[in-house]
Amino acid sequence: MLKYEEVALKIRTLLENGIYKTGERLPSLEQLKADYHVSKSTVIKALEILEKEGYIYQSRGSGIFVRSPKRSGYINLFTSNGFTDDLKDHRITSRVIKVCEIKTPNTELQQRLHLTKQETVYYVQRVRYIDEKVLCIEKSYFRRKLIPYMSEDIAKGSIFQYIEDNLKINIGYSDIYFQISTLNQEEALLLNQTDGAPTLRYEQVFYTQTGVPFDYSQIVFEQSSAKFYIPSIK
Amino acid sequence: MLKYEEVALKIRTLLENGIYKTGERLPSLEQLKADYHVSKSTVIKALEILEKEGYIYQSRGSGIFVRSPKRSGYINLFTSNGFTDDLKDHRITSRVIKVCEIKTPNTELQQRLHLTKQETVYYVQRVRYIDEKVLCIEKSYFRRKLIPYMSEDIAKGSIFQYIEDNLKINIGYSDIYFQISTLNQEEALLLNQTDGAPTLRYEQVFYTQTGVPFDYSQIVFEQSSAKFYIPSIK
DNA sequence: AAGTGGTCTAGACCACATG
DNA sequence: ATGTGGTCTAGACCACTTT
Repeated sequence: MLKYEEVALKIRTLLENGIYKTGERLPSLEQLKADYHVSKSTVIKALEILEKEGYIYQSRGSGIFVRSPKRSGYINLFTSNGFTDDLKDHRITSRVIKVCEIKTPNTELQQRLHLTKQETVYYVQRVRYIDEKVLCIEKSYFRRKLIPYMSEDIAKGSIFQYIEDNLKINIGYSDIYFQISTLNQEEALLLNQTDGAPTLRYEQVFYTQTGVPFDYSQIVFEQSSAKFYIPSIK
Repeated sequence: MLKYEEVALKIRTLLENGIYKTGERLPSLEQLKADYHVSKSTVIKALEILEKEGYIYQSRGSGIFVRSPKRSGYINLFTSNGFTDDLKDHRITSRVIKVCEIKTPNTELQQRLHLTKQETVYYVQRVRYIDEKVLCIEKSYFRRKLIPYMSEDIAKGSIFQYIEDNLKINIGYSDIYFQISTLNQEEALLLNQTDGAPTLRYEQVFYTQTGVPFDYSQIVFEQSSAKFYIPSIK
């Protein structure tokens, strides 16, 4: 564990246990530096984390203040890298609807995954559950060039686990896009909702550490799962 | 302008003008340090900004890579402080529906604004337009203790401009919550949409620099305006 | 083994808020 | 005037990826 993570953890614990209360001022940088026996920039890095998490607010000239705790049930978009990441305390399961190869990807797919002509992809469709409750429908496309094998068995578990462990592909970054929309009849059926219900349409492209796209996924969420929080500054 | 902002600006310009192309590698930290005559940590701070904006991705051991440009029309949630901030290139106008004082705020309001008993608030309801097109309905509540005067004239323009300039209140931070929902009949009418259309319900509490809440706002957005982008890592 | 980004330090100096 | 957080530096050392 890194030093600044350790300092952040210690201060976070004080905040969560109410030692520092909402609206109160934290000790000054100089003080924290002495308290934890670290340099100024290490304290600053630790406080940056807590600021992103929405715990504190730093104000030049006046001090470091404790913010109100976030309402529970909302996903902090600034700390969870995306959507599914914030759900690790829950049991995520999947029902596989379809696994197949697509020989002639359409132009959208070619664009999103930077496909060369003649390149093919794997298609996986799943319904995902959180603690036995329906969460979302996921349609994923994988480049065969990077993911040469895919099966229903793999799709039942964590596809990313498989990719990292067996194919030694290091996941680097991803682009996320989302917008408001309504469910069509087919989607509504799978999510136990009514045709035309409001939803969040979510797209994500995953890249390797050296910038090669290998997965494009489209997700539609069950309405009540889509609740977000952003701790904003200025 | 700060040094790291200047370096970020220069590199951003190179990225936007296609001098560095998608997928390519940027010069190494050591090189950039020499190029711009700054220290290592200044380069790192500059690159952090560009990473948050989604321009680049830094990979320990292998280098700094150029990411695909984000699709236009989507709001980057990591750089815009909230929603309306990303819209400064557009003309925002308002139609004031109501301005009044609320003598007996309900419990939700008391909670959100940390009101003492007997404290009153101003209520302002507006429909907001972007380039003459309807954008959202906004219901705002201001603590009279901090905002002692409010009028239709002020509400026609930028309320925050008025607060900063005339009342010398420094805005510190804010909490944002949002979720998927549907429009009710009254809202649909104001937004030229149909009853039950999908929407984004958005709440924001603004605090001063020393942590005092002074504004709670509820916003419902017109469907097509709610498109987001998140440049994610790992 | 060499090259890359990331951590951590001590210390100088700056910008802002408050008494 | 004082105390606060923020910027910037030079340099040592570490962790990971590639050759």
